[in-house]
Amino acid sequence: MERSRIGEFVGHCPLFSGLAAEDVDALAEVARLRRLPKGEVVFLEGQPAEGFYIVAEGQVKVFRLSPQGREQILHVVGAGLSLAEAALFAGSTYPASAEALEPSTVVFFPREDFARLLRSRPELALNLIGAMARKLREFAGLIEELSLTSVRARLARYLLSRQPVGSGERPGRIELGLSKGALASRLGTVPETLSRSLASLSGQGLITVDGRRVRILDAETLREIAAGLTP
Amino acid sequence: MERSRIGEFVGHCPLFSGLAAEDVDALAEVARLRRLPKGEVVFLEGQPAEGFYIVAEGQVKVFRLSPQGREQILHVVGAGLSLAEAALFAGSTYPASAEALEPSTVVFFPREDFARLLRSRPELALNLIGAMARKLREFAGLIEELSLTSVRARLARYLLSRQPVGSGERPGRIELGLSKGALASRLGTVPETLSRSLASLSGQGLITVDGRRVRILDAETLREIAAGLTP
DNA sequence: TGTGTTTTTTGACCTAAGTCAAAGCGGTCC
DNA sequence: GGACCGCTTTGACTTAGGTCAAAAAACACA
Repeated sequence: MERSRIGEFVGHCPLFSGLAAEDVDALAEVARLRRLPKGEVVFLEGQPAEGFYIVAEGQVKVFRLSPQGREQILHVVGAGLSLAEAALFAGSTYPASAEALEPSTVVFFPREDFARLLRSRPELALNLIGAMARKLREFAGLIEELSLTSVRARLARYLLSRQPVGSGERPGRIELGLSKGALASRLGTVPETLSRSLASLSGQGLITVDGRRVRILDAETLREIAAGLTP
Repeated sequence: MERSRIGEFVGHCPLFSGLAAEDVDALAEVARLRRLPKGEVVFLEGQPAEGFYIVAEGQVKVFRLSPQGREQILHVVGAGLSLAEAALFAGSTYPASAEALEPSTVVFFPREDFARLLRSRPELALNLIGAMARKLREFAGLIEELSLTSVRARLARYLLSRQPVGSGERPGRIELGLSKGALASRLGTVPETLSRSLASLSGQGLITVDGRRVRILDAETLREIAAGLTP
């Protein structure tokens, strides 16, 4: 029964789309489900990389820690997306740590089995290349943000990026999707500073904040702040 | 004659290692050599990605610009390594700009030809996955550095990373490999700050600086600074 | 060798954002 | 209801590192 659930997940995630049914079955055969309570560690930086994961339900953060214990989130991985797939091909250890942000379910694929399938299914390799290319692009954006833009600008970008597509001109209601603490870490800052930045945008009348719900009142100015044109 | 030179480059770079000779030939057939004087732009962020490059000679920087014109180097690509290979698989435009740091030669591969070969040669796909995985790892490191460590620590890390492997305990002479301005941009800072940081390490007696040549006098303390233990 | 150009350094100054400490605010679990 | 817990906010303070401007050094080349 677990088996069939795995097959269902596997069939739906982008990494495996377009695979032959028999390959999906083969994958499901070797995969293992793992349930994660909130806060559970999936793997730690430096541990031997024995396989990779796909998130079936919930949210998992991938992060690095400074020696002083500050955290930078590299990636928040939601349902259907993969985790640490690159770790299997460069070096033998995980280059970052991962932890569940909320109660989650992940599917684990052992390295060897996956590598074997990869060799026999060019389709899978191309999917993987696409997934990695997207992450590279995302990382390039994150690097630019962290080194070239202010916290206010990063926050503005984040808010704008959370707007549902095609919402037209209607004032956007958005859901942060993350606790404020986690968002701070994602934006490369600390909770205090995020709190002040939200308060400041709110004070300018650009947004209103109610817990994790934010409403964008003035997307135009927000875009200017995001672009770094207006401080 | 140009043709044969291309074949030589192609045969030697990691991305194409292990390919059958006929495939290398096929690649060389569609590739074009391009000579870059110092400062020449290879491509700009946002331009349609029509293909990717391999550096044959010289050094090319891949970077992003802030709206204010500050630059963050994402990657310095040396001979044998590839450039923008990921751009072909996510989105249709280059996600960053590239420019020659010194007089260089690059080999250009049109997107379509490469994609075709990729489909027919699983070996090539695996090489590409490896290359992208390494870049992802490198980016993860850069992100952590930029958001969690000081300029001094980043500089110390950089200096230590430039030490030739297996140089034992002998005081290391190293070559910066980059102009100070470019290094500043790589480290996510400005030339003024880099200059002061070098002066400060030098003032502590940890290194001596002579133009682009640096000698490490106290690798132990430098490692502590790099780790963020000593400010 | 001189002259112009680029790169690097130095100095003075300023501010974004981090730290530390203390409240405030929901929840929830007896 | 109240005491405890984890978040979030606020306040006061500090500082790394950016900006601007100018001098100095290194380099290019006629």
